[in-house]
Amino acid sequence: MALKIYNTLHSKKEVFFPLRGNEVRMYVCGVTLYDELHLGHARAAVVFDVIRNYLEYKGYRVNYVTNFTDVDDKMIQRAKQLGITIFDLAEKFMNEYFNQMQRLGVRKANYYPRATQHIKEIIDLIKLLEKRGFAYCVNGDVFFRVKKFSNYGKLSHQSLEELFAGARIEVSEKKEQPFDFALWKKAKEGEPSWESPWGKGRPGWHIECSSMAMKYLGESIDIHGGGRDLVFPHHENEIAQSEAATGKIFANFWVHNGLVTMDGEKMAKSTGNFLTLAKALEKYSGEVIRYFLLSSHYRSPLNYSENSLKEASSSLDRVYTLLDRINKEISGATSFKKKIPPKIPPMISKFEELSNKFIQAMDDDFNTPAALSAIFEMVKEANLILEKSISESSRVTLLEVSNKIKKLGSILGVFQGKKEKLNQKTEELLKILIEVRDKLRKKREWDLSDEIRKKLKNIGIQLEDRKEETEWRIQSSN
RNA sequence: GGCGGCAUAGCCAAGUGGAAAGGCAGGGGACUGCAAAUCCUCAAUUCCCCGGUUCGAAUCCGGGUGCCGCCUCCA
Repeated sequence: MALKIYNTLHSKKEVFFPLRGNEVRMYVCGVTLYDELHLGHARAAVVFDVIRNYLEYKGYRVNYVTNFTDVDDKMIQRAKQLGITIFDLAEKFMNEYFNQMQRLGVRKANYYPRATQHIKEIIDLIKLLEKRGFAYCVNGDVFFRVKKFSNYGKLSHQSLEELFAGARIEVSEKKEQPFDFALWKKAKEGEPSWESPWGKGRPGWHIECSSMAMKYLGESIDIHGGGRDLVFPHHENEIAQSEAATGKIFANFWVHNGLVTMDGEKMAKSTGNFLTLAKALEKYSGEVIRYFLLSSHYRSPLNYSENSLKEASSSLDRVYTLLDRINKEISGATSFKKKIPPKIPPMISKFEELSNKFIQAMDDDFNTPAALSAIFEMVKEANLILEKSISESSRVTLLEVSNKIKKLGSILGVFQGKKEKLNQKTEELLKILIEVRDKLRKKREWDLSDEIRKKLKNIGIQLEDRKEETEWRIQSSN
């Protein structure tokens, strides 16, 4: 089955194949380290984490690079506010980034290049552009000559004329054309700066990505990603710079995730309309947030609401409840204490079908909502089996299903392991409590046994009185 | 103003020509001492509206309406 990916460059889904053998080289624009992350950043990180996982599942070796912007106007301004250097500022938010990403279950990229650590490469690239006539220096600033790059606008599907029509761009008398953009910015008094052929200064925003992507992944890469809001001007400018410099296609596939909204409006620092990831993580587990982020297609806008996270939590619970039940069933924690017979062939055709449905959905431009629905259909089928009397072969099937759900879930980064476990003593204690409660129930002392159940529920332990015995499970902490 | 996208049940969300997935919430039923979990069942007789193409359209075409994004830093 062929994987299709929507390519912003051509506004359609295209069959994916890597440029070079089995290796996929993927660069995703990361964050500027000047402030806290919000759910929008989390979405981009999770989406591309899933894309990477799925590419690996398909058998590709993925070289994944995502950058940190650690010098720009905002960095400088913020550092000044706080009375620290931009390097301290970067350090602080980088630590937060890794911390929170880990909680979201986002795997580490192969490289996290930073602009300030690639000044030499950036200068070299600008020099090359200058040599080829695509860059001009005005008084210590260096700009890219957009007019000379005939393909300008191919990503955002707008011509320069169309862009001019709505131009709100600041007119600078230094620039030859309003859409020319800075490759190198002359240092102002007291700003961090580096020596360059054009005098002291720092890189413009777009150039770092071109330069670092090419350094770590080569002049032509397979996938370049980021949020939709980066299409113009950031990615458009990256294409212009890179392709002007090398004469080669910079990236084969341009992949953009939709934005997270709140009350229907884009989540953004600048407007104050945002929920920080830290805040969200105080209330919900990383997995719940991750599930929420994958509950709609990655290119659609995703509206955050308190309720949407609660729904994500409940949905996740449904899967975990099943996984727990199967686990207990298999391990003999229930009244059925038989061993798994190794040789009985499992009846898994229905589950194979659903597994294929999952893969087909993912093949179709990473359709995670459709993929998740296949998981839920598995959950239902498995529950059906559990409702009937358990046979040896059905026990094998259940084990298969459980493994399948975890395996497929690992692509999405959900349904893995879980969550709190009780320590051994606590678990023994709980069992004693359940035993005693059982005696009460046999004596029909409902008030007291209900009180025990209620109080346990209050601390997050749900008792379920089944026919044979009482089971317990830890409720998700949301 | 220019470019692009979206509009599917109370909510979230798949489906892009042939009987409208899935989740959450809710109603009814089974199970239970009662719950919980689970199962069964109900829930869109206009898939934003109006035309058109077709044997057949949520799905294609044309025209509206509404919302969103980009055109400025932004995941």
